[in-house]
Amino acid sequence: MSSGPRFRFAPSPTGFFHVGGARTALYNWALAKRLGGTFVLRIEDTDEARNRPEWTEGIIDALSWIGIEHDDPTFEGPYYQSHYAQAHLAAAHRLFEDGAAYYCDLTSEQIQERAKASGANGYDGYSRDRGLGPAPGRVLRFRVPAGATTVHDLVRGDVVFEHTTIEDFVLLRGNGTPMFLLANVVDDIEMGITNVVRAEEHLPNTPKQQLLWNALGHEPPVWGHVPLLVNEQRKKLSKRRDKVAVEQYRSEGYLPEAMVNYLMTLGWSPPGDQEIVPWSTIEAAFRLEDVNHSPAFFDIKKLSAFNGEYIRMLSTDGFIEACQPFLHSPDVPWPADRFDPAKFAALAPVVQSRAIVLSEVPGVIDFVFLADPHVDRDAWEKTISAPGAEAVLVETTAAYRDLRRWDADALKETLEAVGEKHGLKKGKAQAPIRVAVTGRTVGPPLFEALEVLGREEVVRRLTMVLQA
RNA sequence: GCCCCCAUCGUCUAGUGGCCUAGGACACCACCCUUUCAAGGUGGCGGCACGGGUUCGAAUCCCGUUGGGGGUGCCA
Repeated sequence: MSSGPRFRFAPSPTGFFHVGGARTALYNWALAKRLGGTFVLRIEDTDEARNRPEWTEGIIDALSWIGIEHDDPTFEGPYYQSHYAQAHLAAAHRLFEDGAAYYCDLTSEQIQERAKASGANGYDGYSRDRGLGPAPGRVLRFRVPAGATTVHDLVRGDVVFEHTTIEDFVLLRGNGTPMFLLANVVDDIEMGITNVVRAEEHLPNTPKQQLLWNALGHEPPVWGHVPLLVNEQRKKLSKRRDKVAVEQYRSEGYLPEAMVNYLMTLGWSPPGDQEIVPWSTIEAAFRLEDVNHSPAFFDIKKLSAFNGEYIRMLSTDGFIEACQPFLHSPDVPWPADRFDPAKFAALAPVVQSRAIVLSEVPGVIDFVFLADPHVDRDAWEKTISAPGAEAVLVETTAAYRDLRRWDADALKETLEAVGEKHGLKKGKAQAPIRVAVTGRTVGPPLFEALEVLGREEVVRRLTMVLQA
């Protein structure tokens, strides 16, 4: 075990990786790196997860996508709670032996009835002094002592919990299996965890855990409860209602650097007046003490703006590289054998300057690789019925057929000359050509596209549309 | 019900008692540029939840109110 602080990140596998989890992971990672510590990945061990190893793989894969690398020397894990199952039971036994915990045979129904009758909240400590031993059906409860617990939280400061508000909570179920709370603490102790950075929802459980740490003879870790990520209704992000899967953003063509940078501006802001900053800056500056206390809205619009900026920061080659998965996916609109990397490369700069997410790229340049792009009927009627449009189309087609130099400048001059003859402004003049060749009224700069398509194909499409 | 947390433009934030007539970013609007659509440039709209204190001075400290969220299981 290496020296230095050990940060625990404990996602529960649910088939996808939550953006909120991603941010918490990033916080842990930044701190572990900056403080020369270790990032310990402990996967929550649920029945469902045990039967689906791919869920765990998914988490590791998503972590690696956001730059938290499994083979980094500061990365340790993944661990499962079940690796420590014996330790959970041993700890529970010790607590019982020490008198810090006791058995109780009340069912939840009985507890509810008692609470109702007395008007108190929850469990009233009925079995505290009944001297019950372990037996099937009996739960082991922690004997919460008198007094109060202060949680020292790096994000929030000191939070005091009166013990009168904490009931004697269950450590072992009636069937003898340990509860999450106990397993959690025992695992952290076994793994030598010194720092726990997690979402704020865990704050109310923290005094219980701290009590357990102490009862087990250890100093509790340094806590940091970070604010929740919420939706526009200000509710905790949920799988049902909200788009929360990191994997989904990845497959839509968000760049990991943009995602990471955006996530880090939620609840925290980099020093200086720039919020678009490289990870190295973040890692060097991130402190839990500077994290906000209030929940933050995960705004896809702003994420998209970040992504656009990151796309524009790429070199042309880098952009082409990043587009590859989207150009060769099975969902691509053109027949695979018609794709031409050279043509894509030629158009890449004009595509790069306007892309928000990479998944939109195929739809922007599909007409280049389609045998016959679908021409929207309404758009065509509207465009060609404009005054002078048909004449421009006919004359431009003729001019393009014999054009000496086939390049964007010449194509532009030619069309504009024809347009001017018919009293059309630049934008108006190119509309019929654009629709005839690309099938749409909007798209990448026209003349660059025509140049890439080539004379033969352009003239073919123009002629075809004229005949229809 | 009980416990805990939170409160600056629509959103994310800067702000740690005077530098605040509250700064930036996203979104929105206008204009410029322009080859459609973007990108880029310039400008605009817009906020300290409310009420009491403390102080020469409060977005900043204290108390309360209101509002929001989270937790409270033999779930994790």
